[in-house]
Amino acid sequence: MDDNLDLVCEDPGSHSDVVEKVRRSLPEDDTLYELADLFKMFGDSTRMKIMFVLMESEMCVCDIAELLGISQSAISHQLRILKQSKLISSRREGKNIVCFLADDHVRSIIDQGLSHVLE
Amino acid sequence: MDDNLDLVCEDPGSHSDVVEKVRRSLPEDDTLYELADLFKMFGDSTRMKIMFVLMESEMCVCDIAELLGISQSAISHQLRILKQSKLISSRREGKNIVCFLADDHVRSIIDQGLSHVLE
DNA sequence: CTTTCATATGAGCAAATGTTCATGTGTTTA
DNA sequence: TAAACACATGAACATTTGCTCATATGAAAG
Repeated sequence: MDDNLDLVCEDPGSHSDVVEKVRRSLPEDDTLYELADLFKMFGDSTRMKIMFVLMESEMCVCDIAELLGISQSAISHQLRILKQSKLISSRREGKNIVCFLADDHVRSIIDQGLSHVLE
Repeated sequence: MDDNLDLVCEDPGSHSDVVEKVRRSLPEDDTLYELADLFKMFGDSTRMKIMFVLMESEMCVCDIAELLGISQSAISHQLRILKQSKLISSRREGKNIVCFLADDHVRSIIDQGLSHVLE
């Protein structure tokens, strides 16, 4: 018989110990959601391009749009999202809004991704 | 007057030089899409949880589902996606399919994300 | 060989996402 | 002050995404 309360896979043995141990090692749910939300920012090619551009130089919205060949509106929507995630900041400079990376983690995260993609 | 061919923002000066320089520094489009697709894998909390679990220990599908309290079907669908992205591999072991991280970059990418999230 | 357990998979659906289009806000310049 | 420019934003729409439900596959145990 099998009176294992924490019945897993019908397996008679070792599994549940490991499962319990791993369960306790997991981060808080909040942390997991925050993490996923963070990576979501890097998971869209438009946002990715914006961040790549800003890794090279701060730049106004209009230049970003022109450089990437994406509509000003689309860029602006994405910038809003990136700002909400604290990845990008901006300042006004005359008529322009100059955007720049707000966090050095952006660079290290993208670099880690690149080293995976480039074999 | 303004005979700047690469007219940007109506700006009379320095912008376009920088824009051109940055444009040349951008990765290939293919690379950008691959990168975004990679990060997309980390941008869902279910997949995030799966990877966290597998960072601690390899584990069969059924245990992962049980541990996370997510349906076997949902886990299985996500595992398929993660395998396509070469982030996870698996081997058969009797009745079970044991899953494990296929790439050490997973750890470093998640760690970079964590250090952002945890201030 | 039939059943059972572990996993995979397709269809269907609801929610989230990203774009465009039209228009609003704010700043500079004529 | 009016026009022009830079940017933001809301609504509408098409796509993508992730889940559930039902069912298929495949190994193992009886």
